[in-house]
Amino acid sequence: MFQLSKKVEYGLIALRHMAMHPMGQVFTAKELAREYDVPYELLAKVLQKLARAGIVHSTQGVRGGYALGSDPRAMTVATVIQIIEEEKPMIAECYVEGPDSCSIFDSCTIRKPLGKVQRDLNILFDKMTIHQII
Amino acid sequence: MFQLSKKVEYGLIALRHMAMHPMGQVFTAKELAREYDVPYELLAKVLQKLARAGIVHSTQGVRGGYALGSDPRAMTVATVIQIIEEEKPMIAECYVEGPDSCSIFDSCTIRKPLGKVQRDLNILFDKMTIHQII
DNA sequence: TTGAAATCCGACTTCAGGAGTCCGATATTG
DNA sequence: CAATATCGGACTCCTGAAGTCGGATTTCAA
Ligand code: SF4
Ligand code: SF4
Repeated sequence: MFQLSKKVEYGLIALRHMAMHPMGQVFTAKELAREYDVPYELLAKVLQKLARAGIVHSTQGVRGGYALGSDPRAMTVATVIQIIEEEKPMIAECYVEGPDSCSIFDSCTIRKPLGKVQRDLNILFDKMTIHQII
Repeated sequence: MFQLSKKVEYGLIALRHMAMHPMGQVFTAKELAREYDVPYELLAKVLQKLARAGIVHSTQGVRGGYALGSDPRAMTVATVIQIIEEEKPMIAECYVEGPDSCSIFDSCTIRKPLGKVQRDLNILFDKMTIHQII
């Protein structure tokens, strides 16, 4: 409960790895996977999503791989999660799926109070950058 | 992802309901379930756990039910979660299940940095009480 | 004393989503 | 052309959340 997914963890590890090396250096998914004992196919997918979002740059073919696409200091954990999970970390189902998703939406008395927790949570993830986890 | 479970939500709703009435007043699981359109059996289990932990008081038999067992101002969301889920809200698997639970524990480079997030998360849930969600 | 009303407890089913795998297509270099 | 990389989708496997069921126990009141 309340754990972030393996995909996110793998993504953060990979990003951190790139951030520790000179900007622009290229790493293949395979070598990253071997380095950290992470399943290759899974990590590859994560990197593909990050590439589509533009925070890493990908080059195909021989001598290809992934390189950091932007400044690690401006790269927040919140954005990384949102890209990989395709949604922000939300504390309640109805916040992301809408009123119809929860059967007790109308009679729920904690939805509004939880908004404050959600807000603090956003701040928490927004203020942490990739650079900070080095 | 990152949503708190229905059990926790139901528990919070029930506790809030009791906290809004004079201390010591008794409510049956059935009437609470009807009031908020929550599955009776599920809510009952949650209340039983809360009772075993002592934060609500239960009386069996006719005219029985549940009553608040302690001050809502001293009752934090963190404790409620811990009682219902039988564990604190942890951001990483290895934090709750130990080193052997994660196959990449040894090569993981984000475990320590995530500790700071975990700490902030604890504070977040610790400082919110049942009384505050009224 | 008996029955209704309530908690109590465990086992069970159902289902969605996370984790991981596989295969074929595409692009790039030498 | 061949080797090496990303790309993208479909697929399986399995855990855990959510909900259900049946029966035992306790208590009160008629
Ligand atoms: S409505 Fe209340 S219970 Fe349903 S998801 Fe939103 S917060 Fe949770
Ligand atoms: S070791 Fe790293 S990856 Fe494995 S659970 Fe702990 S934090 Fe997540």
